[in-house]
Amino acid sequence: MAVAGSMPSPQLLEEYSQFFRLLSEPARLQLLCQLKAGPMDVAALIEATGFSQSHISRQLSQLQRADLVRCERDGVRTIWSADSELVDDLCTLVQTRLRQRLEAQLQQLQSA
Amino acid sequence: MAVAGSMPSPQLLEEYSQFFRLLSEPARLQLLCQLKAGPMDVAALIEATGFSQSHISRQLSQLQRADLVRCERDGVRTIWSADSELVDDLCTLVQTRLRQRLEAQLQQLQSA
DNA sequence: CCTCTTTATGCGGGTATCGTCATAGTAGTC
DNA sequence: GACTACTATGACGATACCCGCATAAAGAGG
Repeated sequence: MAVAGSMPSPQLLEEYSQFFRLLSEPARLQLLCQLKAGPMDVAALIEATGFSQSHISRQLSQLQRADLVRCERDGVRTIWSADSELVDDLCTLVQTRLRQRLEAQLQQLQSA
Repeated sequence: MAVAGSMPSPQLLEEYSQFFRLLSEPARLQLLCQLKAGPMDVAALIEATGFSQSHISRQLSQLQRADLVRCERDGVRTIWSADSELVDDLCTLVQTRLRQRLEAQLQQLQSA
């Protein structure tokens, strides 16, 4: 177990928070979702998201440091990809939670 | 699936990111872990974490808005608790990932 | 009613992050 | 080498968040 039972060390808490912080930005999540559809270069990401080139480059760098994306050079272009299932799994868990909350609120409204 | 296949709507991306942002602060994670051990009032949390009273109060308010903690009043005191398994599950997934990364780095060092 | 205890909140300094503009770096082509 | 195409990075304003201090709000007891 990661958290249950004993208190995680400060270092582990810091690592957890740093990881979750990467996912706390809509722009980064959007980039991850785009790359989930298949490898793309930066130009394609600009087209798909409307973000500026420098912005995309920075966000990808941050994701790369956590191995959430990786890149390979194709001549002058850089092809980015994200094959990890982790983000999907995390989002699925959160989505389930969000849905439960909404259903509970709906129940309250109906019973009132 | 939450993310795989199709692109989540901007609203959903925003909700995901807001949720992950809650977990992106070591102080909040620490409070969640403390409450995981059992319900506590603010005085006990101060004792356990060393955080200021106002700081703890604010962080708990944020966590409460996402239903990650809940409170019940006992006279003048407020007893907080966190019974959700979600944070544990999320941290377990991330921890697995962190371990895989470290093992991969170790492999690289040994093969070099 | 006054006081004490416990929790919530307005205020402000400090810091980090976002997002853009301009520019530097890198690789291919003539 | 010079030029072009594509990406990474330094600088910077704007914004958001953390965190503590002081204070207000809410309830218990004399």
